[in-house]
Amino acid sequence: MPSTTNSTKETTANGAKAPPKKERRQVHERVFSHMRRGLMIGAFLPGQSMSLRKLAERFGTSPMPVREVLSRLVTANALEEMPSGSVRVPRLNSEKLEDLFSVRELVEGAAAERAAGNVTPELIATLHDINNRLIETIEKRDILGSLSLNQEFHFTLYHASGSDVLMPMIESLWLQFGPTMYMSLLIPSVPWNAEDHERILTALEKGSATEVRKGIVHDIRTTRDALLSVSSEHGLAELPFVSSAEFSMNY
Amino acid sequence: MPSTTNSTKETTANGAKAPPKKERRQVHERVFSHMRRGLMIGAFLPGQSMSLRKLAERFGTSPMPVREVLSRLVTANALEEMPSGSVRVPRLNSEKLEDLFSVRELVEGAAAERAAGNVTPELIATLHDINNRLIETIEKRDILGSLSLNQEFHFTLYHASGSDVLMPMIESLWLQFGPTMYMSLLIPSVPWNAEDHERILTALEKGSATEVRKGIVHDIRTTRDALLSVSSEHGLAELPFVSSAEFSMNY
DNA sequence: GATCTCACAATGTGATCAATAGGCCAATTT
DNA sequence: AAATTGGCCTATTGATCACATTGTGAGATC
Repeated sequence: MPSTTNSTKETTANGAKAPPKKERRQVHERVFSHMRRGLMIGAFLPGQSMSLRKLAERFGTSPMPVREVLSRLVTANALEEMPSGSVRVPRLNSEKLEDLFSVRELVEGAAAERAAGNVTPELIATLHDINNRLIETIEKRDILGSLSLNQEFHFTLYHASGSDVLMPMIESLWLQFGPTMYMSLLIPSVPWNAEDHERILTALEKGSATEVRKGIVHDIRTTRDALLSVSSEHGLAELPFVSSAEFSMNY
Repeated sequence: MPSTTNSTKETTANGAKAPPKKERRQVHERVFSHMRRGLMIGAFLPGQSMSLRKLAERFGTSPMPVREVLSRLVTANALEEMPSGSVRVPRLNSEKLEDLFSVRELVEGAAAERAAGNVTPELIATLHDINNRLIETIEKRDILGSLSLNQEFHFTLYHASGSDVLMPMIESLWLQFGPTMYMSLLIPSVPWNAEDHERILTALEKGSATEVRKGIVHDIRTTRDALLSVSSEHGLAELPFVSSAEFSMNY
């Protein structure tokens, strides 16, 4: 029995970091939230392959928690598994993109319609605040800020639906088109504005669930058209405008 | 002697098996498919907690692949994570159940409607065959067979939609209500038949996408009513009719 | 007799190890 | 000179290890 393996990790394990281990899943939580946010905000490019060890080194941990996080993201269809076992950010062709956005209309439209039934003055005020900050970032051409606030707007609205079933679905959808969406905003010809959000807010104030749904569907369609135009014009496959490594973990 | 826990599997670990390792992820694939099928078919009861080491011993592997599989199932909302870190099969209250089934109507209805647009004679023949076998198992009161063939009927239809986005969503939904559905069939007062499927097949042959969707929605509603009646009559929370351990891995 | 406490058994988490398969680059051959 | 093949390097995968925490049960105390 080789049970007498020398335990030579007292120096390398956590000698430099994390002296107090107060909460469970501390590392896992940190890695997962960073990866999720990174995918939604464009820290990783479509086609980029994720290395277990590289990411582990980046986060200052062992490959173990990263392994679990990547595995979970594969389940959420945010990453795809290569036959070799390595995982990478999927490249979406226009067909997959259309599929993705038609499901977005279906699911997020339903979430928005439900949310309209649970609307409160506080919700409207919060959404107004988010949207105002979003407009500011748009005027400053702040891509990361815009993406972040746009996501916050949508998810705040959907959260009001009160559905624990719809929310994970929507999160999975956003993780799937996130990396591609970031790239589309890099194209100067793609305009971004918050007009659809204004329309949604008006419908919310009116209390019209149907119009809220239509507003969300229209917003999704606008985003889809932008992504598809990028896809057709630029080929979508090879768009290494930026080395995403420069952006990694900078949010 | 606190280390007496791991002395029981030195023979089963890998000494007797797996001399040829041909494919990658051999163990992972096996564990995942067993767990998925087990959840859909009632091998695990709602509320049952899953032990990493127990399951690993059951599958004859180390806890490592099991850990990853359970983590993935948590991401798919098929299992829930306790604050202590252990995972278990969720207990669904009627509120969650209603939410789940309304989303089923939305998503599976859309998948069925799309599938109707891609209908082929082969698909109809396949569905007829599945349904005929399903009717046989129903007459024999074969719970496991009925569940399996019912699932095959639905997934074959949805697969014809050709959507790589809808399919994972539907699979996640089925994993969520799977354990509860199994229990409902244990109640003698709950009738099960395949009448809805007949209606769906007729609509498919007529080529009416709308009627196909309505047929699926009706079928889902029938299932929902059965589950909810069980939930209200029997409390749904404590229904340890069977020790699921007796069924484990028997499929 | 009930409750509180302490100790032990058990579980998940993170780290490390061993082995195998895949990718990459260079050298050699045609 | 180009293509193919060989070997080296690195990647993930599955197993084992160590530790911190949780949960449980027995025993003592009020």
